[in-house]
Amino acid sequence: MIKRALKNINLLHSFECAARHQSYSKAAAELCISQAAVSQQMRQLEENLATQLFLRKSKSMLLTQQGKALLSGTQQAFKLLEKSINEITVEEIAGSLTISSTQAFTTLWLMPKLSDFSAQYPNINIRVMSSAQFEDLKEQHIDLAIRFGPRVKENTDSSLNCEYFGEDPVYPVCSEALTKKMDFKEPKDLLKTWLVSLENPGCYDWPSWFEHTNTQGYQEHQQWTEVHSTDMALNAVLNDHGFTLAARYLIIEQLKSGQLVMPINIPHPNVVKRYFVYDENSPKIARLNVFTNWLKQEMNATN
Amino acid sequence: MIKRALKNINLLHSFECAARHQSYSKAAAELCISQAAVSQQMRQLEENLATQLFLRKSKSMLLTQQGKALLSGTQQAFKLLEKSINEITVEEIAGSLTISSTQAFTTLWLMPKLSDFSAQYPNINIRVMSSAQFEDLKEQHIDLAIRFGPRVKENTDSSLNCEYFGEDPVYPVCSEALTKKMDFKEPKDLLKTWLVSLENPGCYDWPSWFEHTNTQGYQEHQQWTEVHSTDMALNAVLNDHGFTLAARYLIIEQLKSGQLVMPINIPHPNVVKRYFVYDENSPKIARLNVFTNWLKQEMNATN
DNA sequence: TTATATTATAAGCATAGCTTATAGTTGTAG
DNA sequence: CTACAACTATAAGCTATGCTTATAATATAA
Repeated sequence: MIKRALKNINLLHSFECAARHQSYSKAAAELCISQAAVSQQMRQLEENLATQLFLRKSKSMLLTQQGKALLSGTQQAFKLLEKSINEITVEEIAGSLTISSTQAFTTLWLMPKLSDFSAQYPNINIRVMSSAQFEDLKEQHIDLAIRFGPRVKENTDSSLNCEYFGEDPVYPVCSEALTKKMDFKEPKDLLKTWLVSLENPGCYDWPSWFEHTNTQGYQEHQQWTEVHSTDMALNAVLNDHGFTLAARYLIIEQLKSGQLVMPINIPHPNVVKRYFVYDENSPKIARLNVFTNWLKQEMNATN
Repeated sequence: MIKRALKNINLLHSFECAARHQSYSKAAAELCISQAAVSQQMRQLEENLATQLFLRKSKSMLLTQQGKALLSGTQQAFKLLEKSINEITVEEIAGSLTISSTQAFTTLWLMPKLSDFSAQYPNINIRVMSSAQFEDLKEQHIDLAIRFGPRVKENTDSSLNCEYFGEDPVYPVCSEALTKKMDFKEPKDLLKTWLVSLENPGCYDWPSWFEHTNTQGYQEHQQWTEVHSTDMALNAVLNDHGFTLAARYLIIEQLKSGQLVMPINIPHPNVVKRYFVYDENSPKIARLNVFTNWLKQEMNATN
């Protein structure tokens, strides 16, 4: 009995969950398995222990006295196990983190604010990598990827967490100096100057914006400048070179200082969704949480 | 990490064993699996935890600091689990037991001594069943079967314990009164009277005894009486009806009182081996142990 | 009565958990 | 030095466990 029960302790883990919820279907959801699996495991466990643990009562499961005793015991035991595993696997907060994101985000948002983070958390070293691709986190030893776009979740490996943390509109922006030379009152006025676009704009492309604003004639436009990343595009625009499309969070400071303006206040039809991609089972999870919480607060404060 | 480790706690169980022994092969022996399985489980666990637990050192396994910490934690946790399971599954000593054995044993040995047991353990109720077959313990709700013979072990289901607890010789016996009417000086003298045999004597049959004693002419013997069980055979013999073959432990009291004698002190070539057959995982294991220990002591005291 | 929300059961598939076989390593004895 | 013993590590393959989906059963509410 005892030997047989201790031969498959995983059943006890499922039991703790089902007993806590007093519901197989809730346990199934928590354990990410089917209700039928839970039902069969509990049947197996009751058989192994030759003891009834649940009283079936219509749509819920009351616990027998034995069930209650076993719940108490298993909870204590698993708490000990979890604590023990934590002690040997989870790193303390002090240490290093490797962050990967787009060149635009790292250059325009993260690097300017990193000193704030480092002042607040001097024991956490941040290493920043920029890339336009979705690299393999494990291969590149990346602890956290900050990614943008509409398909991040679908393109993220199922073993990783993909945590949405907000979204921003995208607008056409140009320098204030340029508005002093030319009038921009409606969308079609943008066709009077250069339009800076990305090599791979994805769904944040100029044609979508023009269609969204019912602007005719953009197909015949000749003054296109194509660049590799948004920070390069913004660099060109800051030097009076026409318009580019940019997410508002990236240019908050330049909008405040007046360097950049949004003459046409019509957002792109597609918003930029932001995600953290990380492994929740990483030993660095404690440190990761510190960083992501700080970033989320900074993002909220400046938006 | 933690989630993944807690998804398969059975690995931790194997770990506790391997870490305690600091040896995969010893753990394998204790767990009744192969060394290769242990090796692979430990590799899997180390991978799940992304932590080295063992330092391979020639023919043994030293524990890392993490390994030591995890050993400590797992031992505490499993002790809790075992205690918890014990509490809900193992019955206390007071209660009932169902014992099954041969009619001869129950009638001649057990029933006469049962009052002694009951006086000593008034809180244990014994229900006795006699049968010549090896019944299914589970189906018949038998807690303990006491079985005799040379092939008990082979005929016992592998899920049950088969515990040898001694053996006895078998002798030809008759009443003292009969020896006053007839002389029995050598084995062939037994052919002058009735020989009581069992319907199913197994290997404890008269022909084997006569062959063993190099006795001629038993094949022509005409005075055979066939009965169903040894207690019936002994009943006939106690009433001066010839000889029967009986295990010595069954007739100790009658030999002492002189009712029965063994004129020819040559044992049967096959001894009677005695076994307890029970489920070591039975909730009644504590009570079972009380009974079997008492029985063993009684058997030793009277032999 | 039907609809809903749960648990229970059956049948089938995939993979986890073993096995056997073998390779690799170390220590010891002759 | 070689041979051997005693371990652990790894690979390949098989079987049983652990799931899944589909459906049955049951209780409750409308």
